[in-house]
Amino acid sequence: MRKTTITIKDIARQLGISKSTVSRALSGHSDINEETKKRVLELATRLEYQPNIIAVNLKQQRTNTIGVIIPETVNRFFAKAVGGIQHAANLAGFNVIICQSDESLVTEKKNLQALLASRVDGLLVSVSGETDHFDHFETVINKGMPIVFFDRVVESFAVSQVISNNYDISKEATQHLIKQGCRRIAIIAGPQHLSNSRNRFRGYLDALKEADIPLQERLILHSNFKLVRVGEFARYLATLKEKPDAVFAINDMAALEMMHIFKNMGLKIPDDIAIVGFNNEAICKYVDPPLSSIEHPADELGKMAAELLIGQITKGEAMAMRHCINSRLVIRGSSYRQTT
Amino acid sequence: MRKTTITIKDIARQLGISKSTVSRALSGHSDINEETKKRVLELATRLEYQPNIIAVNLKQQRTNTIGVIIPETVNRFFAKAVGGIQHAANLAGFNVIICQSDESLVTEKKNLQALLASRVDGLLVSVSGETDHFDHFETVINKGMPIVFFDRVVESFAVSQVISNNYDISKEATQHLIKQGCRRIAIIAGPQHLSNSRNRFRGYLDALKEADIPLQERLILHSNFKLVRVGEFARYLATLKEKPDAVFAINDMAALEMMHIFKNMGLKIPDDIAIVGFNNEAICKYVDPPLSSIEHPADELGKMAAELLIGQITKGEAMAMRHCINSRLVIRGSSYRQTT
DNA sequence: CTGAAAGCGCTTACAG
DNA sequence: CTGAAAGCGCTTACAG
Repeated sequence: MRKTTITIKDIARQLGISKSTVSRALSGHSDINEETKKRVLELATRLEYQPNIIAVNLKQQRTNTIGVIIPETVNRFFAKAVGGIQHAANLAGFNVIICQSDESLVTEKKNLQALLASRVDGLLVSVSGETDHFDHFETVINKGMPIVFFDRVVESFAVSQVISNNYDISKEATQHLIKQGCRRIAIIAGPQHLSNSRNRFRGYLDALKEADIPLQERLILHSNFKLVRVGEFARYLATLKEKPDAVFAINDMAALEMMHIFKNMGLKIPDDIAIVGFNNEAICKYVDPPLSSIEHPADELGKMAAELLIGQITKGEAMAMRHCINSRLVIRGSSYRQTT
Repeated sequence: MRKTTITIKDIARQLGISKSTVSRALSGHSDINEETKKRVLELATRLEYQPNIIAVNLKQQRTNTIGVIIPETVNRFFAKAVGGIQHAANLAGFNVIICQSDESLVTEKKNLQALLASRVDGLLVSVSGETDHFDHFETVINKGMPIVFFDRVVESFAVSQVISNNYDISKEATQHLIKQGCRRIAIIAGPQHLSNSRNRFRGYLDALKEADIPLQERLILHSNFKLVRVGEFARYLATLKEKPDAVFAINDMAALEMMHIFKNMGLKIPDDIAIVGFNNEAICKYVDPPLSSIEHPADELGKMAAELLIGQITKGEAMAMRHCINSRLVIRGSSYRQTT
């Protein structure tokens, strides 16, 4: 393959100087004769010299690479987050390796091992939907590996975390439904071993409590992030003699699936059942009625997480920071009753 | 940070043998005393020894990493392709670095430089919508870097390529519309400097020709993959005295945007205007009427491309292979006229 | 301001 | 079967 890789040795030989000097000229490091520096630089560009980053890494004991573990990129939230991460990382001269856990704990552990084996300088993690214990991360943290969690965080760890205001926004969404006259609000909640799902659920509960609306267990589905049980739940809800008059769903796909099923059953959205989703995917505005949802600044989350991590890696900032970035409720036809 | 990284030297010292022997035991290489091998392996696991992959890479002059350049991960097609790539790569013990060009030529060039600087062993590329010349790739190919294009390929290059049957499937989709009674079929075509867009466009043209339907220039929009001009085009079409009776769109987002606008104008889908999209995003079935679209085996494409590349890297397979994986037309309510 | 030397952690011909 | 040595390409104290 690449037959003619040229190294500092080649430059040194051609210029009749030592490779130490070449190295110093190239890195612009210590005091060095302007003249020799210029000659080195000129020859380097003429030869299209590219430093061998692997050698640099070995010497430096750093890879300038951060590892990212996310559930899946087909989830638009994480696709956007990855965008933010990459921009921030590239700006700081870091590479990014992305692994997908596919919402599986086993895969998440494998990802972690793979990234450690690749000697990444730090880790950005959003936990899988299956992850109900966290010792694999604990081990890594105890070894001193810089790590920042975002969105699906592990609140108990004393490391930096970036989240959105799950509690507040869920409360706001629920209150919005209440204001539309809804009293029997079903919820598809996320796995309760994840703190962000718990916080969202709490927001829902508190909104009900403050409005003196009794909680109805049968209107609650604790789902993972897959859609498997959503259809089943929708059909179940429709059989109740006191049907729900609203659904608040953990993600847009679940919301859309429900809306689809309800519509097929002849139920009117939002008048029979109002619906609010989560993530504000591009699709929301194309369905009929358009789906209310919660807009997350996923790219901001990713960017912030990356910046925190890089600060930790390069400047050794050890303080565990918690950042919260606000989401926003986007009200559309699926939850807005003009008749009220 | 990682204070106690343990190396083969440590193992060698503790066992009173040379690090050459340790290395050989670990890699299971040449003949080696079973007994010493066992002792080395045991100590290694006890010490949680992890080989320093950077050192291995430097020695081996290989990184076991492939670089990927795609337009954007928020595009579901590429998100799926990335999934296929990663599975195939991990299976073969390769790491993957993903870069997004954001449909920009400048960014694409930057990505290429970054990946070369990272010393990836090979490249997987799907070209940006803006890319109308290809010398940046040519340079890299001439240097002997293994490279495989997929989906948005550069047909003129003598390197391996993986595509779907763009021509056939576009022809089929157009013929389907014709069969529905459509005669004025508008098309949102992709950038014509990309061969896959050209092939799709050819499929459309040939279907019309074979059905003796005259081509109408004003029904054609050559767009890039962004949505900017789609709304404008939709409103323009609606002003024509002879409105189109069908639209074939380059991607689902464009199709949905059009459908949305037409519906707001009071046009009936599919009876006034039938619509077919491209990519078969999850949303297609949730809109009203459900959107006909073309299902791509994006993960298959990615997997195949990765396998070809890895074969080239590890076995030096130099033959330029062309693979074609068939897409599938999914007919839904947006293009199926029950009255015909 | 520059060079010789050591070293990052590993692998692998070359002897024995 | 094992060890000493060289080397992958770079950086950086240490002298001078």
